[in-house]
Amino acid sequence: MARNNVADKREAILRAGIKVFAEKGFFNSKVADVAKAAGVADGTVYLYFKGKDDILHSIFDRAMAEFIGEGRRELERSDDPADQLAKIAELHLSRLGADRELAVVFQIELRGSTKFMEAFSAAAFAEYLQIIRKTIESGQNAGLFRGDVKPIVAAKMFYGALDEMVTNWILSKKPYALEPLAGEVVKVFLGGLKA
Amino acid sequence: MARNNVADKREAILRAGIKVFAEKGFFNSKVADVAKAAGVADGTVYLYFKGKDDILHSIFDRAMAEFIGEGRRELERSDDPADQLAKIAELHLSRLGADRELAVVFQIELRGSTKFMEAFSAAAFAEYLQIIRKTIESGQNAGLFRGDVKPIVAAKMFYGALDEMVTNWILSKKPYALEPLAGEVVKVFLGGLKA
Amino acid sequence: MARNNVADKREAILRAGIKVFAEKGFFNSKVADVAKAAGVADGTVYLYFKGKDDILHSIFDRAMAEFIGEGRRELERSDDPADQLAKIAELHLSRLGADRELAVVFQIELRGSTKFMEAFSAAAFAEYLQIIRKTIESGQNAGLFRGDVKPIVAAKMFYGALDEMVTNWILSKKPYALEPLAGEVVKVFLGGLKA
Amino acid sequence: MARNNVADKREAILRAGIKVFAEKGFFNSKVADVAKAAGVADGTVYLYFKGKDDILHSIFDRAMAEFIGEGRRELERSDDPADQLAKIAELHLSRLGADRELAVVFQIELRGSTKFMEAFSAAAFAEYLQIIRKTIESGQNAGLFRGDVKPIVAAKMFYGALDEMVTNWILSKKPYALEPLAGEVVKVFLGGLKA
DNA sequence: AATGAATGAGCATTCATTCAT
DNA sequence: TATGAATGAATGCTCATTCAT
Repeated sequence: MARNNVADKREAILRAGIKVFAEKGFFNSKVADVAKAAGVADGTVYLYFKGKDDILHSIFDRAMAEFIGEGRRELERSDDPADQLAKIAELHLSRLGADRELAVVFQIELRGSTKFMEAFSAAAFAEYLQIIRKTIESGQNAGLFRGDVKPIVAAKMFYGALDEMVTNWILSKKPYALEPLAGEVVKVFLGGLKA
Repeated sequence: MARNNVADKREAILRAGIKVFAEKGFFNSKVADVAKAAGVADGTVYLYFKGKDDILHSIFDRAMAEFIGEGRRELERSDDPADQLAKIAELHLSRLGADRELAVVFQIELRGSTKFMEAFSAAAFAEYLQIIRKTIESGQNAGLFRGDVKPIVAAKMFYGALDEMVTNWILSKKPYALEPLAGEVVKVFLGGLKA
Repeated sequence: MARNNVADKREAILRAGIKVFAEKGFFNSKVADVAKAAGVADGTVYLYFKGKDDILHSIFDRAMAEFIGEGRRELERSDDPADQLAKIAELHLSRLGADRELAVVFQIELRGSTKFMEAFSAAAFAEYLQIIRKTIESGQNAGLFRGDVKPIVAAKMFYGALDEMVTNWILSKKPYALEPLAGEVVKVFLGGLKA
Repeated sequence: MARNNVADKREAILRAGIKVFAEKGFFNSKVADVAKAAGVADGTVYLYFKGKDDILHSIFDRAMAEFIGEGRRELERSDDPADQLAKIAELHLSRLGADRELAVVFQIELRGSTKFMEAFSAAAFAEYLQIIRKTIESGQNAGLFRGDVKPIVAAKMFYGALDEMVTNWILSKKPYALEPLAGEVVKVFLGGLKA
């Protein structure tokens, strides 16, 4: 019960952080804004987080862990690298497409700081890229994917393409579904644009 | 002469802005830092720019204008859409690859703010994306590119792929040449990953 | 029994206060520090004291009451003012010399606030000074002490001399016994420095 | 001119610091209070001092330097140790007696922090005590003062006696002249209280 | 009586911007 | 034009105190 309350309050602050950071940007958000949005006093934030930075940090950590966990599970369901890439694309776009605010924080706010980028890219982000690379490599080894392409470059391309879909979706004024783009991306990525 | 001095000083502040923002991040940079790096007094910055934001703004505007101008010129040299995409990729990577600090500001700092992203994407950035899209469309019209792909999606993929190359290059601890990746990107984008 | 527990807890908090205030200074000490050192919850402190100030207040009150009580008892054992001054000096230095932490709070922390000084000097401290003054007066009346000296000035001198012994002892990096200085002080105070 | 303005502003902040710290105590004073009392903006304080601590520090440094300088000069005017002690006493009391606010800061605020006490006592304060000790020693060597008293103890007594005069004067509700007490102090210190 | 989670007022410090010179 | 001293609004964080349990 008490345990639950603690988790609830932490969760509330985290959600409030996502919301506020998405709306106003990390640097323009005040801790007081987050506290108010979470329905707690300013000081309470510091009972659950070390400071403003730690909130952003925690948003990233939690989401990325879920993300990667689900990604791995998804991959195990299939042996076909092409299928696996399709799964990754779907998951990537459906996940971020389902939570616009989280997507904003991921696409915009997390990159606003070399500090964060360096700290994070080295860890969780690199892991995500590795998953894509391994999938491509196994496709090459199986003779399904061409061998004259560096897997790491292809992986970055794939990730970059998905990433750009999300960023554009966020910045777009017209609402549209993000997930369906997964198919398009995979189609071009695997088949090429040439006729 | 006086004219020249004015241009020189503005240029100096702009270069100093790129340098300082790249090093410490936009939000962590002080106007005083930029002024010192430019060799002028704090107040002088305000004779050439409206404020801190305007410096970042101007960095973007100037670079983007050059970028787009050169892109257009490059495209006119060829009639082949595939060649044209290759030219764009080379230009994109060689330009940013030639000025790491500018690249950092573009990839990292400009995105740290929804405000900037929204303001800029709507203008110059959209134009850049349009150029890519038009190229792809003309390829489709000429029957060189497959027609079952939405040109705007393909354009975003292409841009996203290039963008990711740059971001990774910036964050990488090992130095390597960025431009050569243009060929790889185009190869996969046009030919597809499938064997 | 319950009575005893209450006294014990109050005592524990008081001792913890002395310890913590001596170590970190009153203004730099947190109520939470005192609570932790006393082995009670933060809120418990407020069941025994009105607030942080009241802890310091109570430290002073209790120690001063003991101090004065013992002083009076000591004085009654002798009729000779010179002996009596010697007793006061010994008591003063042995008492504070026996409890370095208490001494630190008395010499340093209690003085860090005009508010406290004013509030306290008017009460218990003045009483202590009175005792010394009365002793000196009775010496003058008995013809043992010279009459051309204002007793209150002499009393302040005596107190100031003892006080300085304690302050120096606290700040000294080398440990030494404080009490033995009582004899020196009395010797000079009564006999004068002149040869 | 500019030079003068700078010195004036620093001086104004220093005086304001003495005033405010004396009135409300160091820990209860806000930098904003000092700034307002000095007639400058809050931020201006930081153009002249590193922070709140540095103001207190500087008050002490400046006053102590003057104090010691004047003390040395005074001592050179006489060869008689008894005269010299009288001079020190007069200077001590007249100096602090002439500036009640400065005296409050010296007697009360500077002692409110073990940190300050330790840092300062080791330096300037020790020097002051040395001057007194040397004077006493020379008196002993000249056979004017008794030799069976440790000079350092006598010096502390003398300083402590003067110090107590100042503290009592500050805390007293009735105004009276401080300097005249110098004679009394010296009389007792040299001649002893005994009849 | 005891707890300790929650509160929110309070404050030192920073820094973008202005303006008298 | 250029300066840089001065400004003062803005804010992350602390911690004494409260109160529901």
